[in-house]
Amino acid sequence: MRNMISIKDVAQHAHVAPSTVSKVLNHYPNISEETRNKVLRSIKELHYIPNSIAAALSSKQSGRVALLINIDSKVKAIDEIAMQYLSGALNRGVTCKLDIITIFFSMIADLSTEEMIRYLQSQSITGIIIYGMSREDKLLHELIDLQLFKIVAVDAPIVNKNTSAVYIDHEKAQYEVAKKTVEEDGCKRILYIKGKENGYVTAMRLKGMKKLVKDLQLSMLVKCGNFSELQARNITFQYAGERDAVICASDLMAIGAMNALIEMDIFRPVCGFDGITLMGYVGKQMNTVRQNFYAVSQNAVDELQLLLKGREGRKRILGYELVKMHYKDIIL
Amino acid sequence: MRNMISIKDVAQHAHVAPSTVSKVLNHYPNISEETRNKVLRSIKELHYIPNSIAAALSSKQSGRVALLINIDSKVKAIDEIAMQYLSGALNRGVTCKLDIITIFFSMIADLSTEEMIRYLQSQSITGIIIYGMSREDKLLHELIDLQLFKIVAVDAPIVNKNTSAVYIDHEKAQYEVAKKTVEEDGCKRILYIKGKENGYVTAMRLKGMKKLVKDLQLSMLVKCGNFSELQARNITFQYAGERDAVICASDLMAIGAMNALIEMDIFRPVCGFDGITLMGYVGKQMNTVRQNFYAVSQNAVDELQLLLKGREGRKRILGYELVKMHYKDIIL
DNA sequence: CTGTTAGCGCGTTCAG
DNA sequence: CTGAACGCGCTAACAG
Repeated sequence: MRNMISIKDVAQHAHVAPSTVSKVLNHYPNISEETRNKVLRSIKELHYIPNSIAAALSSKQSGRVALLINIDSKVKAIDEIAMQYLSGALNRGVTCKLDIITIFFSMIADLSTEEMIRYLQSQSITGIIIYGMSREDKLLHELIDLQLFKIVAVDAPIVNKNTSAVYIDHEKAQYEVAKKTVEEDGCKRILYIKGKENGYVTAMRLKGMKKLVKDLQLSMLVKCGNFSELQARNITFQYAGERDAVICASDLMAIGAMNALIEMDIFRPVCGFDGITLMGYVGKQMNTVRQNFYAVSQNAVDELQLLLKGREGRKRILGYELVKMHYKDIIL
Repeated sequence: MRNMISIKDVAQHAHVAPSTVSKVLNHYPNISEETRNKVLRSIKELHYIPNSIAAALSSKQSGRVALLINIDSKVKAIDEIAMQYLSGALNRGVTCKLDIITIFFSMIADLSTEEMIRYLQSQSITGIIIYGMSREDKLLHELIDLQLFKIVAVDAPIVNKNTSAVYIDHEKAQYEVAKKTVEEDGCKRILYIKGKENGYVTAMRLKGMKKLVKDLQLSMLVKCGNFSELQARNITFQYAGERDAVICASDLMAIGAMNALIEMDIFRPVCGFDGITLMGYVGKQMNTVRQNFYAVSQNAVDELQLLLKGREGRKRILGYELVKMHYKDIIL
């Protein structure tokens, strides 16, 4: 475990001072081409890899990033989404040379704001990506307001000098997928099962639905399914009989609704939101909004990197697709 | 970002030397109750949180652990398994005060052994948990043989002084679940779809099948499905007609087989292995071996901690359940 | 039992 | 444009 090959070894090999090597590593301006190449060559030859731990300790602004996964673990199939988020960020992190650590919200949920800040600081963390935040997460809001860290919020429209937001246009996407679904069958009376009462995406998607209802002169009954398959199922049993389409704010709820309809032995068009693989396994094909969670997460990392470099926070709106998912496509 | 409250501050507050605080923190023996409490009190009052980064840099044996997820990302639904592994380890890590970083194998696949070692060392990593390793992973085998790190291999029976293995008894589990399945319908001629050609679990499960075939005087046709749903589907189309049960080495392959059977419009009992949630969504209920991936991963962390404390490597065999998964249970 | 002295590997002034 | 010197927060010998 000892004798790590350090910046000092490289310096010796290249006949320069350690600090010179450091400057080459960190792309400092005032280094001559010649010594630069000399150092670079030594780095290659010695298979030197910088110790990011030491760098973090020393510089206090090195790119250590925390992924804060704040998803309700009770919601199944969420696994896929979280996994996409994780691998997107982790893979992007290695190319950007960022050190990324993963933190499930449950791991730190019982900390006070101050303890949480100290914890993050003790890890030399300077940047944070937050996934799945809702209006109720006081702690996270404080964290953002304090502006002690550079933060990217995924799917929460929060922006300040040190905070960027990354998300798709949920309003437009919900509008479009619902429109497509109701027009296929000429539906007029729709049941809309929304997500969590205080969720950001829930609000945005609901807004899209309201616009659609107005534009197409529909009637809409809104119920809250809390992104739960079971709740959506129960809501469907109770209300779908008198409605002629069921629009859901998530795929999982759409699956719950669809299974309820099958048990009720009635047909209603259903549509979901997310585009998770599971959609390909249920017998019926439904319209959905396919979000590329992997790409979203990569974008979040890119955005965070800009923040770390001094850029001001902003919104970054991403694209999506309207699709039906077939089993044949899934198993490829 | 500045003025982190450090060990020095605590020392001042408690009127002792920094090293004394360090000794208290690291449970050194020779500290009087009195100064111990004094220090502890100061720690509380100042809300001090040790900087594990600095500790790692200094001590070179602090508990920094890498999770090496080496799963074929082409295999769907694997998401759930990986996620269970991750959250199990990460959550256990926080209670054990281990710093855990997540590394997908794809992130480092193109490194040489030496580069990989340097990379891990540059992160001050001393312990590694490897998930889903097969006989072909030369790099990982070297890593284990070199014994530079304390390693826990999940689902690979590799043990040396610095390496432990954690897994369920795949042979027995495969035996039991297959036995249950064939006995329910009195099957004699079975089609067994095994996993990857050089996988450790594949070998162990196959061994279980061979024993069953012998014990029950069955005939068995073995085909390799590579843990792929599509391949299992194709194998089923081709061979299941002349067999009277399809035993699969994974749930995903079992689902592929079952869907093929449905399209062929013939009935054959099918059983899987793993107990993933997806099993609850497919219409038919199949026997499967439910592995608790979350718990497995927690056990892996525990085992690694023992290794880090000086214990020698060994096998740790875990339990499992035979189940059929119902949709009703899944959606709760 | 406690304090002092050195580093761990690196980034960062500040002279030269 | 380069190098010497200092410090990040902590642990590890060694004294006392």
